Amino acid sequence: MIRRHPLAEQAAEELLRRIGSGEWALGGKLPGETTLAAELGVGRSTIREAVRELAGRRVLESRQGAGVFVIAHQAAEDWDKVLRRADITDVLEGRLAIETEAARLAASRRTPADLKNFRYTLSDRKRASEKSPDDWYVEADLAFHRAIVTAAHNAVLTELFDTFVPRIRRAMIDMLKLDEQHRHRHDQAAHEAIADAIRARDPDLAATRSREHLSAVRSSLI
Amino acid sequence: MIRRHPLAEQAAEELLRRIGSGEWALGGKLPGETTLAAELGVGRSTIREAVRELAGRRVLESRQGAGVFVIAHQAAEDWDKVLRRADITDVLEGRLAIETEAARLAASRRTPADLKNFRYTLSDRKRASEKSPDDWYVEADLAFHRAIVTAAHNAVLTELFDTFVPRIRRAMIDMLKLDEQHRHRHDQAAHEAIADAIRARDPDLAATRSREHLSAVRSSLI
DNA sequence: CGCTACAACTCCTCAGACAAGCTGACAACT
DNA sequence: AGTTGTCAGCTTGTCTGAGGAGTTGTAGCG
Repeated sequence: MIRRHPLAEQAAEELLRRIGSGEWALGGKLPGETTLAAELGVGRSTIREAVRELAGRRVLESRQGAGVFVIAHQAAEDWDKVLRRADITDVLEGRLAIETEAARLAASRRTPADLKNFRYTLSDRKRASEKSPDDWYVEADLAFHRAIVTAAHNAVLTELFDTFVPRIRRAMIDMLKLDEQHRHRHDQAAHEAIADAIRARDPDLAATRSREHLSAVRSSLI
Repeated sequence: MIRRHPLAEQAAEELLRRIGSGEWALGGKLPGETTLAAELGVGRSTIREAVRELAGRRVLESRQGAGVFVIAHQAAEDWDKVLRRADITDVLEGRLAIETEAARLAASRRTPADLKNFRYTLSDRKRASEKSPDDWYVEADLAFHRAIVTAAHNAVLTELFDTFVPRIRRAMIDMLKLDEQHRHRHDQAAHEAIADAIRARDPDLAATRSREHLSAVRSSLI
């Protein structure tokens, strides 16, 4: 399926390319809209939309009466796109890194509220694994894993996990379609073992069990 | 300094607010440009610019002839901003998670080219630790750590590391200003030990040494 | 039932007009 | 000399009307 880009998008790409190539310095001013329009051979409103798009991506900033200025030399990495394009094994290894460390930290920092959260999400997950559609099961599974990460009380790790979730969710659903749910029952035990280690305040054990569980998930995909 | 927002930006904020409130479902279609323009009391081109800005932020997507659709319920997190605001200890724990796993994977996957890279960056780092300004030393240190992550041959981990680098760089420079470089010499040994473990294809040892080194860095900051 | 043609809708692009804001130059004043 | 006021000429901001191009649902036909 071909996908033709509107002129405004093409103009935005072209501007981004020139910005990246250093044609205009950081903080520098672009030519006026009318000039750019003539230069790229499009109308002024098209240029305006291109600039507005790059403003949305925090690359340009326009100030009325003054001009359009460069505030970043390249667009911030769009993690959603990066993760969509990356191999699922790469994504899972990233997840493994995050979650294993989170499990380790959680073992030191977990609060009573965190433990209660484990109980809830674990029992949800058990119910969902027995008699629910795939979607629910996946959500319940992710909810438990998120509970672990939350218990690490580290905003960066939580944010990282949330960034990974959409990609992981899709991969899990795809996987369940191919592969009948022959491993849910066994999984439940592995999940409870991780929670137990965190409850027992054993960082190394929590990390090891988390690593083993996620390695198994990863292996089942290859 | 006061800053008045243009109508188009205000319109984008309003749309984002409504999208976040669930007024339109994920994948749902927004009303037409003319309808929205009348509804918000602005011109059509203003709505177009607002939509274009949200398209730049990957919240909306417009398809000619079909309409404007919601592709995310909220703007993707701007990682640069997240990391700037996060506690440096949280950032370092994230880095530890990434780099420790990377060291483990590197021990299995490192190529001769990776080893050569270690040699170069390590000797650079040694020179810089002896008689260079702080900036150079920080760059050399980061270059070696990046070499480790690269040797894991995982695009996601590499991208994650690169996302963290600017924040880490600033923290290191700040740290060196306060604290005279009394630990460079000792550090060099720790770095070479990590490289040795990867060279010896010992995943657990590489991970452990990486963890211990980064834990020490983290502790020195508290 | 399946296919085609079409009408109604959508976004896309352009041009022109005017409003609003910034900047630098220069005159007027203290 | 230094400060203040004014203004012309630039910039972006907004609106409108026109026509082009793509999509979608549907009425009509075989």
